[in-house]
Amino acid sequence: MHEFLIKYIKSHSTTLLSESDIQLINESFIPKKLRKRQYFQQAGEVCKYMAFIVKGAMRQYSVDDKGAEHMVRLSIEGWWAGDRESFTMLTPTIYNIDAWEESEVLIITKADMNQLRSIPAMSEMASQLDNNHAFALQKRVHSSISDPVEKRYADLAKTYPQLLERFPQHLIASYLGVTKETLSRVRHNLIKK
Amino acid sequence: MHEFLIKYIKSHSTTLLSESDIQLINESFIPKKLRKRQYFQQAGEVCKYMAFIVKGAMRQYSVDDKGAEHMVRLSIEGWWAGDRESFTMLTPTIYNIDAWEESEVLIITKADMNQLRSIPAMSEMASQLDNNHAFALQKRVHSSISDPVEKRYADLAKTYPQLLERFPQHLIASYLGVTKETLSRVRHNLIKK
DNA sequence: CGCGGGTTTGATGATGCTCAAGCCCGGTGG
DNA sequence: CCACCGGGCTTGAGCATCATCAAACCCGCG
Repeated sequence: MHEFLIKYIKSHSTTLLSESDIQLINESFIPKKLRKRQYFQQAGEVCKYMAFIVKGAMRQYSVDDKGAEHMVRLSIEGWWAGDRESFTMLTPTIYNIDAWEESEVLIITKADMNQLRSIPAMSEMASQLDNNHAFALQKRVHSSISDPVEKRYADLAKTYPQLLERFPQHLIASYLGVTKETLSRVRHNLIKK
Repeated sequence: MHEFLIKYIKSHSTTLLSESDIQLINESFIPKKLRKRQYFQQAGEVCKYMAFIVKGAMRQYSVDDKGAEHMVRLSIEGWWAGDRESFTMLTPTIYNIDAWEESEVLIITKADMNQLRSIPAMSEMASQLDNNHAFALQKRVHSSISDPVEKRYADLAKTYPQLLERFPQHLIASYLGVTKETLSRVRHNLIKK
């Protein structure tokens, strides 16, 4: 269970992990299984854990007053789940996070996360992740104001083809900010070329 | 010139600054004046400096193949300018950054920035900024996929009223991802209520 | 006075949304 | 084995929203 995480940390850092480091990491990350559709966090709660996804697929989304869901994030194994803002600021989150597929995750509290900062590889990984996260968000903002849906979908298909395989199209549509009907037609047009 | 920055750092950290800290900071941040419309960075270059804006207003934007500009960021005094991705990864940026008003900034290289990490208040401030930046981007992504233009504009007006006073509406429109005509009509509608 | 940048207004067309219906397919139960 | 069902995807018609293009307006400034 934890081996995947350890491998992940190694691949995202340049320094080595000692046996005691690995020990500490194993103790800090607690395994948890989630059934299909099981909530990991619900809107209104404070996000107490970050989850490293070992297996499965999860989604983070808000629900508006008309009951419509808006996907802000779709993640699969090797990615993280949890609302960063709520987690670090201890404020209630506005997002639901649930398992789209049956999933296995490793969860960690903020306190334990802070503990782990003493491990160089961990803090290195964390800052690298923060960076990548920020870069990805920046790109998404940029494409949302400058690219038409067609291009946004094509980019997504190129950058994260795994997501298209794991999530149904109406979730991808929501992630892109359009309705499922529009995405269906966009795809139809793309195929013709 | 540097006093504003020092005050800023203090207000974004909990630890104190020694005289030598302040000394080091003053040496690392180099003052620079920018005329109206002067480039701070151009697309294609590597972003060599981060700029803390002491006075003035700057914008970060891309230019598409039709020559249209897309504002990804608008900043005024007390904020930062510079493409994070290019700055940290040393890759060429796709954004132009220029001064909308005549501006005074304090610029710092990546190497000097790393030096300053040894100062607790600085690293604390940096991580706080990274967080706030990520939170703001997350919100912008969320609103771009879930809110109509009307609400996005109203939120902007409420959260950052300074921006509306400092930048003309066609830049605000671009920032929101709509044309100036649409924003003009949106405003017209909002006033009627 | 004339000019330039910014904003507004109007007409027209493209794009995306809503609502409604139908299709496809895998799963369930008779 | 077949009928039925539900979730997901597609298709179509009508409507709302937004972009585009063009013109006019407003105002500060040389």
